[in-house]
Amino acid sequence: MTTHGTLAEPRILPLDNGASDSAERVLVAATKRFARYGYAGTSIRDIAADLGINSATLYSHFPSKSAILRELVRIGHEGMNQRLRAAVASVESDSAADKLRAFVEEDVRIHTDYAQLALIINSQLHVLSPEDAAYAYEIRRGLRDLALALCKEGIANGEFPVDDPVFAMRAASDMVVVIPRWYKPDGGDPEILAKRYGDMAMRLLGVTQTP
Amino acid sequence: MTTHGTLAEPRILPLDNGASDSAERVLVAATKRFARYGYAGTSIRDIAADLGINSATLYSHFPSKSAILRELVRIGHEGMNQRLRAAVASVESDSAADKLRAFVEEDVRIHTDYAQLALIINSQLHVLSPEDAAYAYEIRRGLRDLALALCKEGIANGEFPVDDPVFAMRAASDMVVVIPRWYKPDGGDPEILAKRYGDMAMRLLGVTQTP
Amino acid sequence: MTTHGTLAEPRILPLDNGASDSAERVLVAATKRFARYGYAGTSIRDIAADLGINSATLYSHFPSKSAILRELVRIGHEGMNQRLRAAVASVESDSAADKLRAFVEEDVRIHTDYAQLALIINSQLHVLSPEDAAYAYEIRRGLRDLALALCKEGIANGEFPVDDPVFAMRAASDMVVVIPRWYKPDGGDPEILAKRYGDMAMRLLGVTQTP
Amino acid sequence: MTTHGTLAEPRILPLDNGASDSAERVLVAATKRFARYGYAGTSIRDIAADLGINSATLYSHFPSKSAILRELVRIGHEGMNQRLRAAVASVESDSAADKLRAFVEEDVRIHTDYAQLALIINSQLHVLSPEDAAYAYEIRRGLRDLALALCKEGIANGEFPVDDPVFAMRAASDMVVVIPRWYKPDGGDPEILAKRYGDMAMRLLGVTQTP
DNA sequence: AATGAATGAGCTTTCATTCAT
DNA sequence: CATGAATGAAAGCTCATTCAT
Repeated sequence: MTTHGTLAEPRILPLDNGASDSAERVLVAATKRFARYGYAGTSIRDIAADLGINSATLYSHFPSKSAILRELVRIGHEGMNQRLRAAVASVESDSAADKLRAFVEEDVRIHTDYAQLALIINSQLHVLSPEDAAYAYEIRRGLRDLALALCKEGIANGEFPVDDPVFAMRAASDMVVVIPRWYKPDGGDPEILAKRYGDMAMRLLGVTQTP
Repeated sequence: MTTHGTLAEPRILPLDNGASDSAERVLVAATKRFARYGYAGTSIRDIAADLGINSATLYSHFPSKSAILRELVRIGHEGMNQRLRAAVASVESDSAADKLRAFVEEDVRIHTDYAQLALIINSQLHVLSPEDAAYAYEIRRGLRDLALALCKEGIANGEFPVDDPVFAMRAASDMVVVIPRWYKPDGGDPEILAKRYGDMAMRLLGVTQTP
Repeated sequence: MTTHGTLAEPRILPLDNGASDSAERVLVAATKRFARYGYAGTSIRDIAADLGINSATLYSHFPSKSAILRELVRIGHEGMNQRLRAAVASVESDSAADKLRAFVEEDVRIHTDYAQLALIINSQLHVLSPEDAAYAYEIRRGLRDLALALCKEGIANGEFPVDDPVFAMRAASDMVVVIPRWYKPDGGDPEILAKRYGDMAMRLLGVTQTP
Repeated sequence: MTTHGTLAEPRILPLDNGASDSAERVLVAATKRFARYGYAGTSIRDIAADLGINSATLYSHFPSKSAILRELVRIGHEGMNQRLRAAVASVESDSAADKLRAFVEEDVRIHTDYAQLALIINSQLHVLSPEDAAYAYEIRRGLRDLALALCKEGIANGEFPVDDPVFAMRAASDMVVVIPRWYKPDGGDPEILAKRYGDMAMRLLGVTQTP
């Protein structure tokens, strides 16, 4: 594990990804390239050049180009899964709205903390074989189910007085997904961003807010 | 110009794109591939194979692979620009909220009518040279300015009683952009979708709706 | 037969080449390209573009690209053969030196009058099949034999008091062959050039000149 | 640097060209092909096939096809420049005629020692970009200036009693340039050839020879 | 004659990957 | 671990040529 979070460079990957020092450097370089140019638009030599090493050396750390993407997809989804579930679990209130707000706010943090990784796992899954992508789709389904359950809960509670709260929930998720396209790490406090997206999610769901 | 809109195949490109019959077939095939696999993930031979022609034949219709993308970007942005401006212009009311709603609703239609094209012009601009992309960015800036002006208008009118309507406006646009990722042509009336997104945009902006 | 020798453009091909108007235009355009870029460095589309016509149209006049070269080689060698033999035949004197001088002088005129054609037939024969090139090699052998015979004659006469007149004869021919590389049509009277090369050939052969 | 000059194969390139073993093998193969068929008439696969390697492997040694030609042009001109200047410099006599004779004789050796390379650098410069060719043209201009200066010197000395010694000097150079077209490595002692061309150059310049 | 469109073969170059060193 | 060299496959593109119009 390398020393992260030096002030010089914003964090690119979650800290606890289990990769060795060198492997992690590869993952970081790959993340930047894949996010900007896509998997197909990135060559193994591009990544190596960014690292100042020979492209053959990458094969000391990963068995193939797709294995790098696979690992990024794993890290990204694992982190996302843990963080979103933890965020919901940590809500003490019984209100479904509060839990959904926590869900959305954490989702925003995920998409700002690891914007490039989020971009990749949201747009490059088609490159993986069905088996390799299955893991990611499973996590996504699980998270959708979690959100859905919260929605149902709020509907039963009468917390979401809108036509179709499930629909609104998807829109709330969708608008978060686009954040990495315009977010700049030095463009303001991510916490404020999270709060605002939480507010907006509530408005989408028709929750009257009492600040 | 070929006969479009046969029942067998949903429309992929706007009708009045100015391409010849053969060139349009190329554009349609390219749209499907680029949307699914990205520009870099699509080979000239893939497109040709989809059309059942020799890859060299593509060069009778377009001078290069990037020229195909360039043309799609042009068609997409031109259509988007015209439709969004026309939609706003056709609103008779003086309410900024009504105009923004019309903007969002038309944006939804654009993203459902030409979901694949929208996907491309939203995610593959980085492939174009700065000069070639400039055209697209200019249109985008113009549309952002239009939406911004409407926002300002509504703020002055007191129509948008939320913390940061400009921020909310972006979120409303963002959630529309994601539609092509999940939208299925036969998955329900696009008009209802447009209406719902219009409603949601209003909620994001804090507009009290009187159905 | 087209109208040649307009002041606007220097003559590129001998007048009596037997080609139709259109075919000749093709030959002229091909001569310029082949001379500058070589046969392999010239595409059929290059020639067509120079003529402002479609490349397919060339096939109305010539069955193939190599047929164009073949025809140029034929025209060039036929002209060269006739002119050199006529030049020698027209010498009234019995002196071998006079005849060789006439040979060289005419050779210079050939290489200035049709510099580009000369360049081609001197450097692109390797492209032709052995059978197609045979014609050219035969003419060349015939001319070499003619020069050789004159050499022998002069040797017998004691006109060429140098170590190896045959050797000198080749050098005299060789230096003429290079003329098209630097000759400019407007760079002085070709007749003077011919005279000078005649003089130089005589010096190479050790002929004392009495002006 | 590989072991050169095995008896099996005549030398193709100057020994001290600075290329690695493999790179030199590529250069040698390219020299043979370019000399025979021209740059445009040679494919990268031809060269690779001659070497019994995959065409992609060439790109481990040279970044492009044109880089190979560029390198040959560099090697050829550098060698030519050094040898001709050294030859002139080594003449002890003060006679311009002696120096010019040395120049021509060395030029002959260059064109026999490295006939194929000479052929290339004399006929394929047009393929290079103007910037890449500039280096070659500069050396050529320098050598022309050197020969010109010697000519002027001899004219002042009264050593060259002919109409136009500068003109004769060019003819002497020209006839050397053609040698590679007919020269065969096993066709006689190159030293005798050099001597003969030296003699002929003197005759062209009107220098009375005292054997 | 002339053309645009078509094609199979070929071009230079890049790709991911392997392997001896 | 790291590298330079090697490779088969594939990339974008051009080629000479054909053919229906």
